[in-house]
Amino acid sequence: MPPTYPVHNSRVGEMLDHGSLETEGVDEAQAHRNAMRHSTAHVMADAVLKLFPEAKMGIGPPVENGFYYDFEVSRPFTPEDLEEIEKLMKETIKEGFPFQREELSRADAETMFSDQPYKMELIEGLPGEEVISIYRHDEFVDLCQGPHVRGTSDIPAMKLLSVAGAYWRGDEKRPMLQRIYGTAFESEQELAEHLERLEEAERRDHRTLGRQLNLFSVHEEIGPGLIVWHPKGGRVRSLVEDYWKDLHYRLGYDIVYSPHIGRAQLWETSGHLDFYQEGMFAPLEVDEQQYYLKPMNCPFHIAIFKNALHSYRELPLRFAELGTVYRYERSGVLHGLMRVRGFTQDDAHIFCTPDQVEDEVGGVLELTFELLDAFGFKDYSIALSTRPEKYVGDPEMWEHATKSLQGALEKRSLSFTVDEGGGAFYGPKIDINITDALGRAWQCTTVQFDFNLPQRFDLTYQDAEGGRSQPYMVHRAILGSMERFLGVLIEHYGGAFPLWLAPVQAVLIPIADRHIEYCESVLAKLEAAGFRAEVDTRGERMNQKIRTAQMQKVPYMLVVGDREQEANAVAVRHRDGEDLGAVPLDEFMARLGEESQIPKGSGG
RNA sequence: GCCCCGGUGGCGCAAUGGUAGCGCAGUCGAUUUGUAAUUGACAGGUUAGGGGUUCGAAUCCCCUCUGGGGCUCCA
Repeated sequence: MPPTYPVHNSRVGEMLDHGSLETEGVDEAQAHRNAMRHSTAHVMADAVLKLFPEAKMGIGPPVENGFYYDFEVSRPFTPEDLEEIEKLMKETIKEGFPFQREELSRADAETMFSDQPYKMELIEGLPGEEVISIYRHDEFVDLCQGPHVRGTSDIPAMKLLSVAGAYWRGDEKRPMLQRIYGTAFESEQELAEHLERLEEAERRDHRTLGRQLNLFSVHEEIGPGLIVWHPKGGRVRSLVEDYWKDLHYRLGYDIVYSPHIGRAQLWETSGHLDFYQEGMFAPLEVDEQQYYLKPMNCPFHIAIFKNALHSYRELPLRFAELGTVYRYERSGVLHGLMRVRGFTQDDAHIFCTPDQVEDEVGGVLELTFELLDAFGFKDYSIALSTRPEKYVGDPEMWEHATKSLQGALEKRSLSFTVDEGGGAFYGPKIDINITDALGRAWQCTTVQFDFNLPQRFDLTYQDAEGGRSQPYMVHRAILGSMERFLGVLIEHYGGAFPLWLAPVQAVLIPIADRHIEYCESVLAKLEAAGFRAEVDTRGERMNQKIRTAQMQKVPYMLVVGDREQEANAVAVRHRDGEDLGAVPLDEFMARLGEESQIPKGSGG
């Protein structure tokens, strides 16, 4: 049984002794924070039991941004309950009860928790030699390994946040408990900052911005998890896709296209019907043949590879496709653009010889960092996942592939973590999480070896020795899916796209109707030069037009009145509020041309 | 899929058993304005869909669809 409580270690005594924040090293500060949050969970359970004496306690660990505690109660908690619970908690904190650790025998523990079935289950699961400990404060007692802060008054700032259902031990076959989430910090200020971050995240929510900026929508009559892109969102997406295509051609990829459906036999050969059927839509029948919507693009790219016998001289072959796939996702997991049922992967499959593997992986990494730089993602974390217990393929190939992944990372001095045994059964992989402007991590990039499909489809190439060899196959997606990536981008930029991605780069604002004609002529020049602009011809005041453009987060507002018209100029206002005054049109266009270049980073 | 909370004009919200309303957006008109909301009028909803309770349902009950917070899942 994995430990469900913070691991009992030699730190316990130390943790109980230090109630201050004067800790050296981040880990210890984090350990203290966890102990403090876990202590807050105890205080919460205490309050819940006061209000709901019949409640059965689950577990209450600290989590990344706070803590939770699960309870079985006769009715779900309401927001009013949370207020009540929080009130009681604050009283307990004020009282400053000490947390006291006791160790006891298994029999005593079983007696103590006899009316707490979930606690009893935890006790049963503890290995025989394990020390069983409890922690008390005031009249409350909980089975617990600790550590805790010294007393309830060592919880400087806390707040309850939400209620949710959660299965006991995460098992959907077991009872659903009511989980209360809360958070706690070392000071009121840090708590306020955390709450402010939550609000900022809400303001940047891609679902809200998607509606406000008219980027995309979902519709009940179309179906859940299916996105329609509006002209503005479509523009952003096509700008991303155009850049993506140019880059891929530049780096030696070939762009291919494949259909959305394929016959059942294809998916039998690929193994999807055996291993992935629950993720696929039900088949369609055409002329008594079964067809499936594709959940992946690989079998199609393999078909292209197999269409001819390839010489080793032709390899590597890199087939890239913005391929739209459909996957059945359980209804409860769908989320805006981030988790959908139909999405377009920026997919590619590389077929190569064993000695090309490392260079190919390196090439993928270079491509990745060029893309991430362009979009302004500065922080990312890389994980290398190695062979799991259950796997297909030759262990030597695994070894070679894993080494090449590792080598490509090390050659670029990229730091990464290793997830031993975390690879897919068909091959090792590198995953890259990008960190957005709010410090949240999103998994987009994945580079995976596949030892399964080349075998299943019997892929071969003519090798230099005159024989037939099986190529290595690398599956990779850099942005992941266009849907998710655009969702990440929207939140990363807070809807204020940089100039090169802005669906509308400038709005022309005529002060009076007599300026419309001049605005139209400026618009024509901007468009002829490849810029994206609009004229606001509504019968509104200039201020209203500025406000509208501002709320649409258009980078430049070009105000035009008599003065500008005479001088062949535009009065430039940036969306950050900066007023650049009247600028000759030529000068403004030069500036626009410069600023709308795709950013290039240092190269990763 | 499971638990909980929602679904009312395009959007954001009000009306808690008794005539469905407000703001924004839209349309039409007046205004022609110098850096974040000029003004008047009009139009727009069989309250997600279906069934039930009731003299009467947006409101109460059941089912379905769908959104959200979680759990689980994420070849």
